[in-house]
Amino acid sequence: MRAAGRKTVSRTKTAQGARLSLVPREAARNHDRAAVSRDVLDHHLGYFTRRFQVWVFQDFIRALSEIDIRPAQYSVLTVIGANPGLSQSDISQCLGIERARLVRMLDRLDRRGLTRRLESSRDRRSHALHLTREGEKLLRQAKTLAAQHEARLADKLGSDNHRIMLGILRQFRV
Amino acid sequence: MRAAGRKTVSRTKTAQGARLSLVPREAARNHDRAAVSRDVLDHHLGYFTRRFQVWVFQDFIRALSEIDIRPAQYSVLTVIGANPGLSQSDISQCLGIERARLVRMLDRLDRRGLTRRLESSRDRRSHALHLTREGEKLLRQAKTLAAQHEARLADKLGSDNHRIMLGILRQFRV
DNA sequence: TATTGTTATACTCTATAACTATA
DNA sequence: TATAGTTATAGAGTATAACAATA
Repeated sequence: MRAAGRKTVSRTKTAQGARLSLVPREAARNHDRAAVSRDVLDHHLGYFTRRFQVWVFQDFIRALSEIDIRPAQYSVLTVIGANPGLSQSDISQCLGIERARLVRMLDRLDRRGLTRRLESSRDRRSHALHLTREGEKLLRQAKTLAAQHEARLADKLGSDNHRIMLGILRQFRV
Repeated sequence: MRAAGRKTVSRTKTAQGARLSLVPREAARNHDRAAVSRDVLDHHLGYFTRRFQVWVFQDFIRALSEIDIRPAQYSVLTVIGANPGLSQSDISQCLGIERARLVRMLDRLDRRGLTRRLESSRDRRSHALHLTREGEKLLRQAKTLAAQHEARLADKLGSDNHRIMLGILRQFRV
């Protein structure tokens, strides 16, 4: 196509200091923009992990948008559903969500009629968290939708890769 | 109020059918808290990816704290360093950072004397982004620290797993 | 003294919309 | 009309500190 960009590109690769005023934005015009980042951040697992995680969450959010449940909410509902009676501190520790953050999240879930904070008869400081009937029903829908999302993810990633990553990350313990 | 807990607890893992009022948070007390989440979210790659990514970023931030560079800043500096003259839109697209977000980030980097927005002689709407001398120097330090972080990550993950994940995620294109 | 839930604050990041000056 | 940079706003998430009630 255009001949002009070639020098610029080779310049940037070799890190030679060509003059800005003479060869200004040619690089930008001719680059496959995605390739720019690929070159330079290629060894950085954190970078790829972040971009991957953002994609996964966006897909998850879309998948569960019809019931308006976000990833953090899903994890909280799931854990409460499987372990009714846990306290907020328990949830906080096992999911790595700040205690302070959980308060507002549970306020919201309570208001939506999905969860309840019952008194703990054993420690009057803490609450025993439960799902309401409606919360259980919604969680079942959520799990169905989440499974569809997971299938799409496995498809996009390749099911082998999906399995491999699960294996690696599951044993990665914070 | 206290009566409300009746059947709920019997659904827990240990499922001794204990009454909430009598043996209320026993589950929480006896659980390995981390194990609670592992059980229920076991098939969800997004969950593990998120927790992993948080760990990696925390380690990265700690690793570069002495030069006060965060992950997003690092990626921007790196890409500009390798491709001087790119516009803000270019960076925005290739790194997936919002145009609006980039403005304030570059304001800050400019104020710190690390980057400069030069005029583009080809499109007077856009800027040609460059590192200052000081920016290049800081980027070199950043890369050294980032490499140390990466080595620690490979060590924590196992170098085989590190390589495998890089391979999988690098080919995962948004 | 330490912990639980809570309130509050601040900062990062994401997602928009709208404005200006250019193209 | 569309795009580049900018401003503004709103919400999620993260990180703290502090406080009252309770352990």
